[in-house]
Amino acid sequence: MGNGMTGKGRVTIREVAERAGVSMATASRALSGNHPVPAATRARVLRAARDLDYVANAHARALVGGGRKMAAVVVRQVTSPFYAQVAEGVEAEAADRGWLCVVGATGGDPQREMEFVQLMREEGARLVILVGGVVEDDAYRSRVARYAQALDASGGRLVLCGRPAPGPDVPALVVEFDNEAGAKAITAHLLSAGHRRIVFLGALPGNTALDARVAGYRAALAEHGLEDEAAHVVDCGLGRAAGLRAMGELLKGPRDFTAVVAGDDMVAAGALRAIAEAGLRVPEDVSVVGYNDIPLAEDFDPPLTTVRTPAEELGRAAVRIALRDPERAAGTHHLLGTHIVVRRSVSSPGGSS
Amino acid sequence: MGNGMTGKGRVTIREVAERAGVSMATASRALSGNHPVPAATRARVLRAARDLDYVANAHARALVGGGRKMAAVVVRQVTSPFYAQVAEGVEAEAADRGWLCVVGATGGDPQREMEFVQLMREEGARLVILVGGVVEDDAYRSRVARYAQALDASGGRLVLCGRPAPGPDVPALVVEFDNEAGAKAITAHLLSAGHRRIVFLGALPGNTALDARVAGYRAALAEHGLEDEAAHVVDCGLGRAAGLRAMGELLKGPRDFTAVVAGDDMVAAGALRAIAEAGLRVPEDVSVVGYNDIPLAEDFDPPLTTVRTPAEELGRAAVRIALRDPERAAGTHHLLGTHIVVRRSVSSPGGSS
DNA sequence: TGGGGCTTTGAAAGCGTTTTCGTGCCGGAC
DNA sequence: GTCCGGCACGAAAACGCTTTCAAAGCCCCA
Repeated sequence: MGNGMTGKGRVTIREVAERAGVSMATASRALSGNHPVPAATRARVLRAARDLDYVANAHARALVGGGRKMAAVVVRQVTSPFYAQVAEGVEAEAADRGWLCVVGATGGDPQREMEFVQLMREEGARLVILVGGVVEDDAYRSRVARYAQALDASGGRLVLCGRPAPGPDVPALVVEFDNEAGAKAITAHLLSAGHRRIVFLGALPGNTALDARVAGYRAALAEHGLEDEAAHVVDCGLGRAAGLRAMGELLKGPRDFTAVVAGDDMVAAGALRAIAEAGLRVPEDVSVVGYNDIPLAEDFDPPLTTVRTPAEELGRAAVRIALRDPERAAGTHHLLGTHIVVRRSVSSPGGSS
Repeated sequence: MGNGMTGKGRVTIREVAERAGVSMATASRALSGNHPVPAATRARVLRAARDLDYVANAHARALVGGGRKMAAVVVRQVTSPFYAQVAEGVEAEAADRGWLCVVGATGGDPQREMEFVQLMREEGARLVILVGGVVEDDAYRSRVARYAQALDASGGRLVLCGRPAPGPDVPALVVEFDNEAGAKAITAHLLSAGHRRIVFLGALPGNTALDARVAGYRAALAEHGLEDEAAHVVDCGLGRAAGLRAMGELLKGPRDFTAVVAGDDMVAAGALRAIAEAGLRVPEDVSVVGYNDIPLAEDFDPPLTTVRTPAEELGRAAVRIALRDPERAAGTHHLLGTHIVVRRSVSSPGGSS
């Protein structure tokens, strides 16, 4: 494969042009295809480029072309199954359109988030997708408003996935699952199995995604004619460790519930383990449902009944919607549907007790 | 927050310079800090930049500065827990050094891998990290040799994580776990629990990582004085589905084994389920061990005894080593250690049967 | 007072590409 | 035979920044 590498630096279009015996302008036209070029000339240039192993300098290209197609997706951590799937969706949809996609992890630190967004602005990202629940406070609102305006000013676009828009006048797009409907549906599933005393484990006041799920849970209860006092919400936050601990606490007290709706599958994983450690069985003694249907949910013991949120589709939808209408449909809110997947962690309470 | 956004385009350094009453050169010096500038002048420039919400154009900067600090990590898919952790490690270490990190997913398709590497060359990535097992054939070797040489020619560096180097003269770095030692240790763990008939589930001939694990398994057997015929290797490949199917097949035949070493945790997850579906219990009837210790391994039923491969550390090590000595220590091979984490999926075979 | 170094600053030269503008040329219409 | 439209192509400008080069100002000592 006779590579024509001469020295250190990269091969430039000038060298390609010289070898092909044309001017840089013609070489550029032949290579980028932006302007018609006679087939013979074109072939000569392409041949020369291949011989020299020429790769265009994306920086120079972006500099003159006024930016480049690049999307950035920002998640708390890549190792969370849900975030990873969203990121994969964004990546896939971006790749399909020939866009470059970079993903950044913040570890939940607003400082790192700001740094990363700043970096993306420098790099000329035209699409920044912030995914994942956060606590919505004033700092959050002003921060996101700033991002949105800055991006908007330079022709970019901000998308919030599962995050609230800070205000109606902020030029950001919101794409998320219908958390309220999902939680309502899975709670109704429990209710129609006969459960009446159901606890919601893993709320996180201020996190809009979780708040919506709690609202859905309450709505289902209300629709079944239960008083609001029947609701029992444990604010332990997300994560397996939180679920393990909170469920352990709960089981120390009187067992005045027959089912638990977990804030997400990881909380459910913790709850499952806590229940097992207390010598109880799922679903005979307690029914448990999760949220998100992470890939391993069917390997839990027992396989978990949960709400499937097609996370990859969320990522794809985010870029699809953002790129659809360039005419700034600012502040629009898109809700994606979810559905229940029934496995073996729910039974009728009549069976035991 | 009086932002000085005037129109559409981005604010340039020229406008900052004008507002601060200095030349572009001085503004550049003050902003980039590459050259000393009197404190007073510097403050004026910084003030102007802040007022105008100036962000440097990374493309222009990279163009004149001869590239930019950017690393690319290429994995099969981001949603695999192991790859995700490696990517997170790379991202973290890169971020610590002020590098930008791009992650690409190939879905295992060499075509997409090539496209992505090409794109990274255009973008001027100085570090490309290919992670994940592959089947090593001629196409693979020539492909990787090409990447390595191309990157090397333009001052970049190729790192292979858990992949074989295509040859000793190829300017690539290899960083991986000591798969042979890990598999040997976990097999020895089974042997010292009394198991003698152990099957290895999930081999994939040609994949060097798996091949090394199989070698470690055989070595442990040999060290315990077992003939090589005692080895029973099932070539079903990786993934939960493969484990589920292969284990199911195995259980249809005579049960001539008491323990299984899975190629990785996902295979173990499949095996666990297959065993449960056959009405058998782990570890009473069959002991199972995995490989990698993914985050959910302790939530399996039963919690899985496995080999912990600190994946994030692998990612960090890859960039650390690659950046350590610029003087091209080509072809060097770095092995990272692993250790066993004991949970509850192993018991002595004496108990039952 | 003059001159040698040091600091501060600005003008301008690139970096590698795309694109505009202009020139030369050819074929066809008159 | 002349003129005009269109095609092929090259020269040069532009993109936004960093950095070199040189000039100007300053301080200090002889």
